[in-house]
Amino acid sequence: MAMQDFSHSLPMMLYRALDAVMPRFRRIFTAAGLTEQQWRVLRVLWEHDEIAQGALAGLTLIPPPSLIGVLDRLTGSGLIERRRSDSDRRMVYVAATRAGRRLEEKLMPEVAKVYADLRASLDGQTWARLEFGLQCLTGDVTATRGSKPRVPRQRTRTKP
Amino acid sequence: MAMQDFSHSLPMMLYRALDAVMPRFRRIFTAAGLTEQQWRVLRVLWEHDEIAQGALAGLTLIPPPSLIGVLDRLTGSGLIERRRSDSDRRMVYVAATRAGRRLEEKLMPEVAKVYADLRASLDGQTWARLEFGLQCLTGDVTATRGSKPRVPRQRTRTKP
DNA sequence: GTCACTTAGTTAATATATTAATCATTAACT
DNA sequence: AGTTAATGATTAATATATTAACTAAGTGAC
Repeated sequence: MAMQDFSHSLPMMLYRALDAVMPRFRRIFTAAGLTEQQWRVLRVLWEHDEIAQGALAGLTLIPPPSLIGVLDRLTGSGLIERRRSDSDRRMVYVAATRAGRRLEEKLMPEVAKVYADLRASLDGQTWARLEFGLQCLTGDVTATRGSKPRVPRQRTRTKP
Repeated sequence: MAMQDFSHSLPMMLYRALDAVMPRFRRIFTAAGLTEQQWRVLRVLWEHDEIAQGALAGLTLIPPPSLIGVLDRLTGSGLIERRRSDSDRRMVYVAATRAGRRLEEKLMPEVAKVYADLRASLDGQTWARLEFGLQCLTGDVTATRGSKPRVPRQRTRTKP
């Protein structure tokens, strides 16, 4: 069984998908003086008030050694703060400063718009099936938490 | 319209999918003393005999400035050769050496096996729909080059 | 309490990504 | 022909990724 063309392998397709999708977002936060990793950190902090550094690494997908530098620079920019726990002196908690939070109102509307455009560039079914496939890869088929089945079903009318 | 959870945004799902998929492959070529980028270069050279450096950057998704160093190190390892064109002194062509080609027989079987396992971890329909969604994102819906329609259709019997 | 063991964070070394600038070569225009 | 513009590769500077080692702080058994 011959291996297929390299460019059509799943990993390369995933990389190309990111290359196709990210530039539109990147333009937004580079205009705000942020790198992609700095953006990810802030994006998580906006949702969490305060979070352990390890958990932050997990949610941002930034490896801990890299996160050190990212947080150093964000601290230098005055966008975040680090606080060492008193109950467990090993833990470091991270939170956004007021300046860091202000960025949310400034940037999220633009990001939301780009995201909506992106979502609109695929029909709903294709989008749902794509998400489902990705969840399968990550073992993240976390059981239908809502009421609707997570497996996208085919509408009778298939016309695209 | 509230923006959804960051961790469930499409970019992060793509990143997590790569994090889920790549380690299995990485183990193979790190065991052979190759980095992922070096692996990509070789993988393309095995399919191309000789290729312009710019085209190589495109196929490997390695940005040209990074590619310089990657090729330097691969040249140092004796796995590839660079040749500057005579007709156009700007162009540099890259090719695998015999040592570089020997790695193909050594590594591709293992990679093919891992890839087959990966593919088997999803049912055929989910896989096809995933690929289709990714192609839509990259604008790579290059028209059914074979005979079968590229849009995965639903089988009547939906029972997964 | 002390020692082995674990955990959370950090440092170090090398490789790569990103952006802008530079260089050599070729193509294009007048 | 001669300047200009465009192309392909390279360099430079900063930011991240990767892997391994290392520190400090907590945990548990004894």
